[in-house]
Amino acid sequence: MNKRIIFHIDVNSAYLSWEAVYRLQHGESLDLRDVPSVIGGDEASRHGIVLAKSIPAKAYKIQTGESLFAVRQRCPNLIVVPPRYDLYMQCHKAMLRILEEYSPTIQVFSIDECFIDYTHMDTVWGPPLKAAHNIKERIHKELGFTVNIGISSNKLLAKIGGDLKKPDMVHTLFPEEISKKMWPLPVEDLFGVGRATAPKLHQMGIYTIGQLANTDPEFLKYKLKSFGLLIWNYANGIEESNVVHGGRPPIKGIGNSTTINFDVDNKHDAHKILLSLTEMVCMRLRQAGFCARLAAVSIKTNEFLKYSHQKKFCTPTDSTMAIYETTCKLFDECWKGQPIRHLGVRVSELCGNDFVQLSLLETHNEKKKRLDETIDSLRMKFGSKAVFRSVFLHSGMRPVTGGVMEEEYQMMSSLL
DNA sequence: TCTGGGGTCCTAGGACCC
DNA sequence: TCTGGGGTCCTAGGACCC
Repeated sequence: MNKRIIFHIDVNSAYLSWEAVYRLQHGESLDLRDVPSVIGGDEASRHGIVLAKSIPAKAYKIQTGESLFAVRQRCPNLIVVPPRYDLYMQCHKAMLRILEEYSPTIQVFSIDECFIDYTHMDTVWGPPLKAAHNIKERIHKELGFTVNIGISSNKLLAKIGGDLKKPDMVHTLFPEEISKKMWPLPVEDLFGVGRATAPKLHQMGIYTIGQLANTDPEFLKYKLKSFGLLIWNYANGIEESNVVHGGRPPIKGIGNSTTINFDVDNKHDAHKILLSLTEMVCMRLRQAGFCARLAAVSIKTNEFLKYSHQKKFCTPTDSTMAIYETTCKLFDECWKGQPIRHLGVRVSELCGNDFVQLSLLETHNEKKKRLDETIDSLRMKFGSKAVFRSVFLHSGMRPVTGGVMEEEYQMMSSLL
């Protein structure tokens, strides 16, 4: 079997770097990357968490996901900048255009991470290390931000290798380097070992990736089921998946959720939020050309208690009103009356929507479908506020709610 | 903890059927 | 019925990732 050469490219402090570059290009003299700074949500509407941090901010032990309130206690001079997802998408695309020159096989892993399959590409761009440095320098020079690149024979090792030391570095982590470079790392640095698994491993006396790698896999299987075997394989650098060009595996579900800027304490308001979320979910569903067989509603209370409820449709649908009726029913069935902080709507078990169209000879449904289509196209062209349901008039609520996109509907198809 | 939003995958338990 | 075993489907919840 041929040895593969895989690169993992990861933008350093992506959101923050991109914002910093944008500001420098627009005449600002301060580089956000040189001072304690973060990209953070809006605290007034209860979205106040850290989304990205500068390296100087890391000195204050600022963690992604932490509340802005908490980090300001430790770092009063912290600069907090709101997120701008349209800018991030532009930077992402600009980086992709450079990467495309180096390999035909690029897997987009997230907005700031890609894998590329460099196997056999050395005939064009030279040895892997040279090519990686070349890519890194070109991105820096042409786009203004830095990346880390990890090189190995599979995706897992390339990714862990790329994280070894940041920023602006190229690392290799080939199988023969595992014991020296990867095994000394804390076990929580392993892909797949998160907040819940790390303490469990610690309890078994496992603190490093090397200790995990040298634990009896049968013991791990007994303790952690199939997941135990998975992370044992990872700790030994065993991972075989291919770099899939274009990135994403087929989409499994579509959902939107929101933290509401006040605690909802009545069904009426809750239904309105659900409608606004359902509008976004269904629009995305239709854009993607799917119908859904399953809908789910999730609730987070003001005490951070979470629960959810789901139900199947008799026939798959992409109709906003049909799905909205179901989400209301789901909500009514499961809400226990506590004040609500966060609501979510999600559809899954997707199937193509073309055969459903044929079966919809009923004029009532045909009309609903036309209405959905018309509203979609108006909103795509003129933004979410072009058409909205009258219940939202003077309600203080957004008629369409979907995480990061807000007005940027044009962006949506490019994200999918 | 003054704690976001978008996803995927896995597991456990109950219902139901043979 | 003081009742077996196995398969499948469904639901809820938890864990992980960025």
